[in-house]
Amino acid sequence: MNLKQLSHMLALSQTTVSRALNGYPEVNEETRRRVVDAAKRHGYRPNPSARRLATGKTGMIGYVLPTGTTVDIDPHFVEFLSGLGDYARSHELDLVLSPADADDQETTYRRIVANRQVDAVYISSPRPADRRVALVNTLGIPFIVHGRSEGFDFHYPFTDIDNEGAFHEAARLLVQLGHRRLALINGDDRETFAIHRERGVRRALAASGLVLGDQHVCSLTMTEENGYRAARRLLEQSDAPTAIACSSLIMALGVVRAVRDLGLTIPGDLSLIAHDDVFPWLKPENFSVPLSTTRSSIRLAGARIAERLAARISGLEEGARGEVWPVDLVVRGSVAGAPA
Amino acid sequence: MNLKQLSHMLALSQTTVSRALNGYPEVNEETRRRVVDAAKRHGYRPNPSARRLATGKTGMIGYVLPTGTTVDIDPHFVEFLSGLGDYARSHELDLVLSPADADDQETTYRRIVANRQVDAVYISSPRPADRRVALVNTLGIPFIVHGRSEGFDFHYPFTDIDNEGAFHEAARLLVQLGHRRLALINGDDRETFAIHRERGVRRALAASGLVLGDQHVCSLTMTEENGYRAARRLLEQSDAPTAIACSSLIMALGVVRAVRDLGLTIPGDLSLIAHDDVFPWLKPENFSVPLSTTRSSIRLAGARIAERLAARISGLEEGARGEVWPVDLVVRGSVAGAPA
DNA sequence: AGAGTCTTCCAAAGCGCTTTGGTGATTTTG
DNA sequence: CAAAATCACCAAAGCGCTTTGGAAGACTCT
Repeated sequence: MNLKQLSHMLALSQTTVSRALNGYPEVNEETRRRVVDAAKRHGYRPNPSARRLATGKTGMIGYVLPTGTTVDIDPHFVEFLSGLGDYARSHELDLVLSPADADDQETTYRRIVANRQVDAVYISSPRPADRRVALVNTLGIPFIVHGRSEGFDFHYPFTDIDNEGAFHEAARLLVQLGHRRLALINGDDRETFAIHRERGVRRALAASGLVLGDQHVCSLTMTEENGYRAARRLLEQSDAPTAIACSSLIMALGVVRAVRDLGLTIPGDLSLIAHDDVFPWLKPENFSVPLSTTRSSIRLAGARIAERLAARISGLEEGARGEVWPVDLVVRGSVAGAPA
Repeated sequence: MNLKQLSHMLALSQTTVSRALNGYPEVNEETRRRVVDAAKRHGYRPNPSARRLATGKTGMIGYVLPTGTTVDIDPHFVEFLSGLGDYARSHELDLVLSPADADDQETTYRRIVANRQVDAVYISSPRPADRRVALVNTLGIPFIVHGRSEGFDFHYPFTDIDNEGAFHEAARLLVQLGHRRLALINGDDRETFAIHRERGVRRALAASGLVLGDQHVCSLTMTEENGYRAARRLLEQSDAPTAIACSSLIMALGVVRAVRDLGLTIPGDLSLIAHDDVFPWLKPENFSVPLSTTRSSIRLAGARIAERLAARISGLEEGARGEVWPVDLVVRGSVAGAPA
């Protein structure tokens, strides 16, 4: 059932039927009802290929997926996707993932924009002066950055959490508890979020005249194994930290294992706070010692970004507003006063 | 730069240029070279919207993503995606995720087929007599099932791992080590993979005249917390098992925690084997006691399914061949002889 | 030399929608 | 009451590609 058949059936022109269906004003309400009714009854759905050829609108949002045999997709992605999908579903938006060589994503961005394959894109895990952000900005396609880049001479729309504030609060708490030697097990410090977290820790320490020594900060991709390695390295030092802030729950698993292997205890010998993106399958309260966390649902972020993308596509949102969400500090059993 | 301009520039018809570019035979090789060359030089790329309107081909594969505020996307998905993306990238295929209400995916399948939004789809986590498989089969769109359904009067193409064989081997090993009371901590037993795994364990036990008691099998979604709960329930019974086969590494985390909470040890009091889908961020050899596993890379499966989908789209693959991959049994420190 | 066969190219007709630029009929306005 | 404005609709022109149905010229064959 296509437009031609439907309009013929109604003894109306394609123009009128199209307009009736798309809510244009220049059509009699009575006629519109007839049309809408007939469309529903016959299960008419405009062919999206035809529509996009005519309008250029696709009803899809895009994401360039970095791939490669040695490239791992961030496990957070799936939670983000849950949120994104949840919103997208109720707005008939689809998501197209365009796999790209992790080392050359630009080609793919250019392609999807040139081909008008999607109405908008989002960018995640940005780095300072991220080329993708600059590119997408000049290409002129609507976009939202999940996280923040830095060092541009232009503004851009983003949704981020207050990573610096979160880790500042976490570190401040630890300092208040008497800890003097803090360590940070961070994610990849080429990414902005990691830089912000480190900055937050440093700022909290500085407020008490303390510093975060180079030997007390690790920056690694967020795996259990790396958490373990980092913790061992830190705890086997002569000036081992008495408290650790950790960028991920997955790494925290490794930290806990290392602590156990070394015959230490949490929180007796070591206080631990980790960032929790809220996974349904791994909860901080279920760690052998319930884990204190800085918590922010990445799923909510996904939903919000879908919402903003939809708003930008339909012209409801403009400008380059950045939003920064506060992060909860949830204190559980894994923190205590510094050992004597 | 569109076809019209390019053909005008070459003083050829659109027909000829189109055919030259698409490799049709009825064009002089010399002319083809000229065309291809000019196209490259001017960066001409056919508009996909136009092409799909004309041909119906989209260059995209589809996946219906079950969503909902209470629905969690399987964390395995991201690894699967890595593999899929890895293949898709090198073949200029995109993946479109169509979010659907988890309770009504059929509408979405019908939509993407009716709208010809994708050239093929894949289905994951199938259940016995899965309606999605039946639907997609009658709708006539090329598809591959990742996993298996059962109980149809038709055949369909799938790629699955030998879940039954894997758990059969695991259980057989445990029995050989003298274990008489085995337990199974399984995933959602409405899904085929879980049914097959249980069947494998039962078969191995039966071979030695043993049975898997109802009180010794748990079926839960695969979270750390559920692993913990299941393990506690099992181990606090009067006839607690001396060995557990577990369907996921994430659940195994919970099992290990429960064992520790109860003051037991692995493998002294309990032998443990889990299924490993091969995550980069959580490795069985890094468990406090290295974990024995049945191992099969879900990432490889993703790549294979992309390959088969591509083959079906281009007509290279036909029929309803199902492939079943063998699973490795990797023995590490978490298994030992049954306690006296 | 004329008929048949390739080879190589083209004009034009779709694909199914949106949108431009109208046209009569009806209502409002000065 | 004529002119202007509004309403409700339509025919046809795209959007940019593929594909059908030739057609002109070169070649082979008898």
